[in-house]
This record gives sequence, structure tokens and C-alpha cells, in this order.
Amino acid sequence: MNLFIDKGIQSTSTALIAKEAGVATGTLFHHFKTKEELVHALYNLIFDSLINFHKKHFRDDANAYERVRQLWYLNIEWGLKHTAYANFLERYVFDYYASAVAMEDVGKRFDYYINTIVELISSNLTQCDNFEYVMNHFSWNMRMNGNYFIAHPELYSPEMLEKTFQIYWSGISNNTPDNMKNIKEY
Amino acid sequence: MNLFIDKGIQSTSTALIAKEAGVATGTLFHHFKTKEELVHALYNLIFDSLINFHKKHFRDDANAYERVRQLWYLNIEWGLKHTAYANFLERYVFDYYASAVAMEDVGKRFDYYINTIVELISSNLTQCDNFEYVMNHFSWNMRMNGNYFIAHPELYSPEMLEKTFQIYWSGISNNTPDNMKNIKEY
Amino acid sequence: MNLFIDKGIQSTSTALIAKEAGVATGTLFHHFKTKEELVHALYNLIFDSLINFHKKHFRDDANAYERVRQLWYLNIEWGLKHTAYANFLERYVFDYYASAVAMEDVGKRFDYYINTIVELISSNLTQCDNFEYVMNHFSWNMRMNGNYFIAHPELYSPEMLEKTFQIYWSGISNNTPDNMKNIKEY
Amino acid sequence: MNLFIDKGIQSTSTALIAKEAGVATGTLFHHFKTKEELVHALYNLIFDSLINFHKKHFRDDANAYERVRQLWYLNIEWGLKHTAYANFLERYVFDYYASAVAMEDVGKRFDYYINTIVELISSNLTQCDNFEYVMNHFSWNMRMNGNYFIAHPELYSPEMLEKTFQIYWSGISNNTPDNMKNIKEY
DNA sequence: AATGAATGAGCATTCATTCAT
DNA sequence: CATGAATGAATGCTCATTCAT
Repeated sequence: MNLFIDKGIQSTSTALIAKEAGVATGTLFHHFKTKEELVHALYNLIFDSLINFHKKHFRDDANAYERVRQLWYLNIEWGLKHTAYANFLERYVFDYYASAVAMEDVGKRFDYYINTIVELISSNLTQCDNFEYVMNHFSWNMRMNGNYFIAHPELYSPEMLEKTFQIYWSGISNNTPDNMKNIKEY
Repeated sequence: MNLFIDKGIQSTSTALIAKEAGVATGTLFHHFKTKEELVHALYNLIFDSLINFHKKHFRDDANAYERVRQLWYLNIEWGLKHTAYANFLERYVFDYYASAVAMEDVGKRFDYYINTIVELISSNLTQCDNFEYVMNHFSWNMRMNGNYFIAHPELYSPEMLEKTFQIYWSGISNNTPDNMKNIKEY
Repeated sequence: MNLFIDKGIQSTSTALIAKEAGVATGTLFHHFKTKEELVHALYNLIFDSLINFHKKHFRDDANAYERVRQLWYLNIEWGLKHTAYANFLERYVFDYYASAVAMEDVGKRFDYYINTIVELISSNLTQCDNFEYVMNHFSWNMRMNGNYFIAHPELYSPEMLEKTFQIYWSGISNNTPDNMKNIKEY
Repeated sequence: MNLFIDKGIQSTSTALIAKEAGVATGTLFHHFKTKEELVHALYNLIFDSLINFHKKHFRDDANAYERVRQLWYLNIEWGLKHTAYANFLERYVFDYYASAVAMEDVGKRFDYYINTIVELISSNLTQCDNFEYVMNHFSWNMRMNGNYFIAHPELYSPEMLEKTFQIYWSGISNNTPDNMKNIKEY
């Protein structure tokens, strides 16, 4: 995992992985048919950690707003607890961006996540009713903030975490401040 | 460029580039000393296109709010005009993320961009006065929206573009709607 | 080794080495990190052979004249026993002439060789008291004669070998012929 | 020539030669069909210089001993006058060692050189009557001494040059020192 | 289950040479 | 005569994968 984070997944050779792991190259291929399978197994391990963290703490009975706030907190706190995991996930997401397989799997296990966004929209709490957009907007902002806190741990505090969520929520929520009503055409 | 977008920069071999370009491999290295130089030359070409688009349309005399809104529009519209350029940039930014050289260069040519954010903060228009955070938050949201419109061109409309900016701005701006004042502790 | 002798070290490709060795190119690089490492390993093997031959037969307790004569004999006889080794060494010495590393290593293991020349000079047996010159003169003449016998094996005989040494010695030595009359048989 | 001396003939690319010469690569091949032809032309130029220097100063009417002494002086002095030429020749001789063509050509133009050695032997002045051996021994010792003076110019003096010849001559000559006492100054 | 030598296609790069201008 | 872009085979080296032990 550390090699993948430091050098990138493609640039890390199986020989180096084996050496770092203290085993022979052949051993790698005894446990994993291909390098990709190894990478995917690591991804699953980490994704499981995330899901389990969510499962342990996520309160399903809260309302949509509270649930989306929970997801924000849980994701970022998990990332801060497991910075290497979070860093690996960033690498993985990018390198396998196009991989439909991974995304389908994510969808299945992220049902509570999806449901939250769906309910958020159907409850008319968001400015935008396009599911994909809201989902995308939520994921990116969460990732951005998680990465930011990992890169600048000294800036982290419960207040700052709450503030980041409020920045997110002020943006997407349906509450229009009065002073935004008359926007001049640019 | 298309190969880089489809397969990634590392995974595109010089042999394939040459074949696609209809020249011999040697010819590549006659024009560019290394593959990296070729990639960087392409990046410069594209970055120049972006900068020139900005220079052509950016009104420096507007206030900070209007300038940040201009940047949002200009970036996204440039991306929609040159989707391949924008896609390449996403690849490049990730693959060379750590490259300090590239970032330094960006900083120098993005002075008007940086100045806008600085003034935004000093004018007390933002919820957060940390330059790096506001900058990061702006860039990511802009990139996200740009990518979103490129992936879903059917959703693009001037109204939708304005809406995405308002979502961004409602988030980061200092205007707190009344109904957000009493946030329950979760 | 044979390829290096026939074509030169630089002009022998790793692909050809592998082919001649009956292995895949990759196998070469499994055993030796670089071509240079392979060449150096071969050199060490051969140099070890020379040193071991010397160690086995060289009588350290003889006087300087007898020791230099021994070196002459041992070098040339080793070359005749291992003509390919000697030929490779000629190639290597030239190609890596400037290589300070190799020369340093040679110096360390050739202490008895150096000591012999030093004592030869300090015993006032040579016409010239410049160490570097005497050393150089000795090495070149020895190499020349070794190569000559390898190229013309039909000319080799114990008498001819002795004669070559006497030609060398008559040149460098300080002696009038009279005091050279009773040379003990080595 | 300087590139060949510094980097070796093979390791100097035609592109670099052209650049150093301030012309386009194509221009090289306009004047010389191949790189080898260029190298050979340079060799001829330098060899001509040597031959001309010999022709200018060589006194054919001297006896064999005096003639061989002249050759020693002329060769080494030419080398000291044209160190780069001499260095190139060393490179060339080695890289094209096996080249029979070059050697044949040398033979034709070195007739006075060959004749000298032949007469030396037939006059019974040498310890050894094998032409090839005496020739080889002479050439190597001359080259060695020439290279030595080029590498250590501070050691050169007319006396030292005479001494090197005497070391050579004491070695190969048939004479007891008594009949070597009255050497005419050349 | 573990090993590590062997594989060979693939990689970025070099370079003598050609040729249209 | 001069140019320099174009060529493509060749080079040293890498690497995911295999397989006999």
C-alpha cells in the first residue's frame, strides 16, 4: 500500500512489492492470480474498513439532512484515522476511473449513501434535483475536504470540520439568502 | 492527446504515439528529447490556450465577486469548447501532481486568479479566511463542474451554469441564511 | 567472453550475449543489474584466476630480480594457459582504461607486484628510478610478449620465454653484462 | 578528433560530430559516404602528418642503428608536437586492430621503417632474428614511451628521451656494452 | 505454500543514414 | 553544396507472469 501511495500503482513492480513484503515474487502469484487482483484485494480490504466504520456509527433513523451530515463526518474522520487508506483510495479511484466493475460494486454497498442523497432531493432540501449531480457534488466535496485535512492536519478541529460541512451544505441546500435574489447579469 | 486521455500518459507508449501520428518512432525523438518533454510541450500548448482564453475575456476591473464568477464561467466554457484539452489537463494534473515545477509555473501565470481569491478573502466575502483552503475549494468545485458538463453535455445551459456557480458561492460566501444559525450538535 | 573478444565489449549487444548463452534477454538482467555489472563480473572472474595463479606459484622470499622474473614467467604462462582470458583482459583494460575504480582494485591485489618493482628500484638494479615509468615499462613489455606468444604459439619455447625476459631485463637493468652472467635457474 | 579522443570513436555520434563542426548532419554524409569513411579520412590526414614529418627529417643514408634511433626520436617528437594526433592514433589502432586494410596500407608507406628493422636484423645487431618480433617489440616500446611522455610532459627532456631509447636498445641489441660506447650524437 | 530463476514482449531512447528541398 | 526532418532497426533494460523444485 505504501509503495502504491508513493510511486503510483502502475509504477510499483510486483518484484518490489514482494521484496517489501519479504517474500518471493512467485509467492505473490500464488496468492493473487494477477497484479490487478492483488490491487483489487487491497482495495476491498480498505473499502471494507470504510464500510464497517460507517456501519458501526451510521444512524439510519436520522433525517436526510442529519444523515448526509453524518456521512460527511464519518468519511472525513475515517480518512484521518486511516490516512494511508484514504491516500490509496485516491490513487485507486483515479487509476481505475473508467472501471465500471468497481463502481457497480460501490453502488451495491453504498445503498444507505445513495438513499440518503435520494431522500435529500425528494425532501426538497437541495437546490438541484438531479441525482447524479448532487451525488457527484457531495462526493467530490467530501473527498476534497478529507484530502485537505490529511494534508494539513494542524488545521483540523471539530469546529473546522463542522464549518467545512456548513460550507458544503450552504451551497447545495435550498435556502436562499435574501441578498442573493437579484443577481446582475454578467 | 487522445491516447493520453484514453489510456493515461504512462500507459501510452512512444511507439503508439508515433504510429497514431503516422511517423516513425525516431521522428518523435527528433522533435522532443524525451517522452516527458513531449508531454510537457502538449501541456504548455493547452495551458496557453486556457490562459489566452482567460486573457481575452477576463475583465480585471470588476470587483472580487464578479471576478470569481468570471473565472468560473471562463474555465467551464473553455472546457466545453475544448473538451479534449480539459480531459488531458485532468490526466496531467493527476499524473504530475507532485511536480513543483509545473505548479510554480502555474502560479506565475495565474496571478489574476490568485489575486481574485486574495481579494475575495480580504474583502471579507468568504466564510473562511484561509487562502489555501478557499483556493483549493474553488479549484476542485470548478474542475468538478467542468468535468460534469463535459460528461453530461445535454445538461448544460446558461441557467444551469449560473446555478452551479450559485451553489459554489452560496457555500463559500459569508452570507448566512437565518435558518442556519442554530445548528444542533450532532 | 568470446563475443567480447571478437567484437569488442561495446559492440556486443545484450541480446546477442543472451542468444549465445541460450537464455532469454531478461535472464541476463535477472543475474546482473546492468551490462556493465556483467562485464565486471566476468573481469573479476578472470582477474581472480590470474591472482590465484600468481598466489599459487609466486615465491615471495626471492630477491627482487628473481621476483620480477617470476612475474614475467607467471603472467605469460597464465596467458598461454588461458588465452581467451588474456584476450578479454586486453579488451577490458583498453575499454575501461580510465576507470579509476578498476585500477584501485588492481593496486590492492597487486601489492606483491608493486612491492617487487619498488624493491627493484630501491636496490638500484634499474637504470631509471621513476616508479611509474618502470612499472609502465614492465607491464607493457609483459603484455606485449604475452600477446605475441598467444598470437604465435609456434614460437613459444622455454628458451624463447627466457630470451624475452632477458631482452626486457637487459633494457631496464643497471648492470653491465658481466655481473649478469650467473643467473640462477628459476 | 577531440570527440573521438574523449569519448571513443564508436561512442561519438555523427549528430554530435556535425554539431561540434557547426554543420548539419546531412553535410557530413555529403562529404563522406559513411562514418567509417570519415574516420578513415581523419586517420589518413594524421598518418600523412606522421609520414611527412618522417620524410622531412629521416636520413636514409645513416646506418641501421642510427636509423632506428632516428625513428624513435621522430615518432616520439611528432607525438609531443601533435598530442591530439597521437592520442587519436592510439584510439584508432585499438578500435580497428583487426583491420587488415589499414595494416597493409601502413606497410606500403612504412617501407623505410621496415627496411630499417630488416637491416638491423641482417646486420646481426639484434639479439633476436625474428622480424615480426623485433618489429612488434620496437613499435610497442615506441608507443609506450610516446604515450608516457604525452601523459607526463614534465618528465620530458632530451636526456630522458635518449635514456628511453637506450633502455630500448640495451634490451634488443646484441652488443655487450663495450661496443656501444661510441654512439655518435644524432 | 513458498521459492526465485526464467521468460519474452514491451519500453524509451539512439543513431547511421537518406532525401526532398 | 548544405540542410535537417524523417527513418526504423537496434540497444539496454523492465516487468508481469510461469513453473520446476
